[in-house]
Amino acid sequence: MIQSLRGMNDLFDDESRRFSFFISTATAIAKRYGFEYIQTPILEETALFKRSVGESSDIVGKEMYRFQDKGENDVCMRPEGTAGVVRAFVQKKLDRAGGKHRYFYYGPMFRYERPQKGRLRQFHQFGAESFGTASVYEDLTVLLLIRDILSALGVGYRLKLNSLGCPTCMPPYREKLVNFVQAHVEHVCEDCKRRVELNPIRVLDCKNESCQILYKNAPKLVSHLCESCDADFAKLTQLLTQMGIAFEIDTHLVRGLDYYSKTAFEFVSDGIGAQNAIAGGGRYDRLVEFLDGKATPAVGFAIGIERILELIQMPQGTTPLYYFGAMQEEHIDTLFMLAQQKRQNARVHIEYEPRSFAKHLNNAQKIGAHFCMILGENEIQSQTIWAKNLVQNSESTLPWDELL
RNA sequence: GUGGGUGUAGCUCAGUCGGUUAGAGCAUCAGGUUGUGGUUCUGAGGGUCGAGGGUUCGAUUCCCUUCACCCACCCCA
Repeated sequence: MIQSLRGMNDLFDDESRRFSFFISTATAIAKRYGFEYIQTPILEETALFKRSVGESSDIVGKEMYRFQDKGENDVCMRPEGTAGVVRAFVQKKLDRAGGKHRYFYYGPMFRYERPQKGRLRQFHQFGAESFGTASVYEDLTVLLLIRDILSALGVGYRLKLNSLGCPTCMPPYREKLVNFVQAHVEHVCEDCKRRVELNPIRVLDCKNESCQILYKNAPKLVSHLCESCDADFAKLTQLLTQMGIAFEIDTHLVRGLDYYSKTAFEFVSDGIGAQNAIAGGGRYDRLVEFLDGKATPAVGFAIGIERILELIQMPQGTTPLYYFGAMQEEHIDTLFMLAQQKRQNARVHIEYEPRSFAKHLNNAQKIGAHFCMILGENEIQSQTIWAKNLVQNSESTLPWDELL
């Protein structure tokens, strides 16, 4: 038997229903916020992710599906969505065109990792990117958009917020942090020793308890922000407070991708395992430049669809299902024609085999039909069909032309 | 990449201290029921006991290897 690849799942039944419900809900809300759908390729040149996500990240370092295509191009299956959208934005020269551009996307992403709860090799993200707006009101808008989506789905969350600073304040801070860790290097775990060399900021979200106790006294980025970053962060938190949106400042919140600056956030949920981030994002004012575009401020986010699938509260009402059955072989044709008409305005199941009256009722009930429609000798004589509402336990006989 | 756990019917799981033909519940199908369903009764189908190798007269059971899934680390949505 051929099986699906490790970490690559099929979506069926309840899961696929939840998936479509998520997409239609998120799409409708994103449009209300002025975002338009964008579709970018799954395969991109490897250099795109090296320059955007960053070589210091594990995603680029060891998790990409990377290969050479038949034209000997070094290509990757996208590990995340932002890089492709920014590439498209620059390629279309929208950076030159100026103005504001807002796009949302959804689709599969690929990371070669060891699967666990909430982590797959092929997973799906819904994301949105806003270009051309430096205002913190846009950061706020993005947060509100996520909040609206999650609450429309009935998904509970906690919002964690941090500021990662900008090219003015981040490098000096990083230096201070490195000095701090190196001063205590004999007390930190092996992973942190490695991180200090590769990507020092990442030590802050180390899960090792003894490291965390130590880092309580580490210099905080929020208290080393430059004037502009500090003012923006203060304004954003003030706006959130004003709007009654609960958040916690997490000075140890670090985004895994190199391109973030200033506002960084994560929506987390309890009870879905160790991988508890259901949405993450922030501002990336420098990324367009990194990808050869004209400097353009931008802010965006991505939601991990699989991670919230089981948290979604599905709406109760379903469109009623009609079961159609005939009692004699020679009436199947007539039954089929009648039932097919009903497909204009209802969900219809047609039974192709003749069955006894009781058997049809039984079958209808088993497949969860609301209505059982049976065609027997009596009905053929009078050009009607017998109809029973299985929920209300009422029945009637309908002329064929009143079926719709 | 590292560590731990689990693989027996479509699903949830028993079981075999190594022994003939591997079980249950649910689900499916047929019948009891030739015009009134849900509850009920009877019966049937469905398994290379994850795969490969070893030990043995004999392995689903013991040993080795491998694969898959789950959970955690790493990392991240």
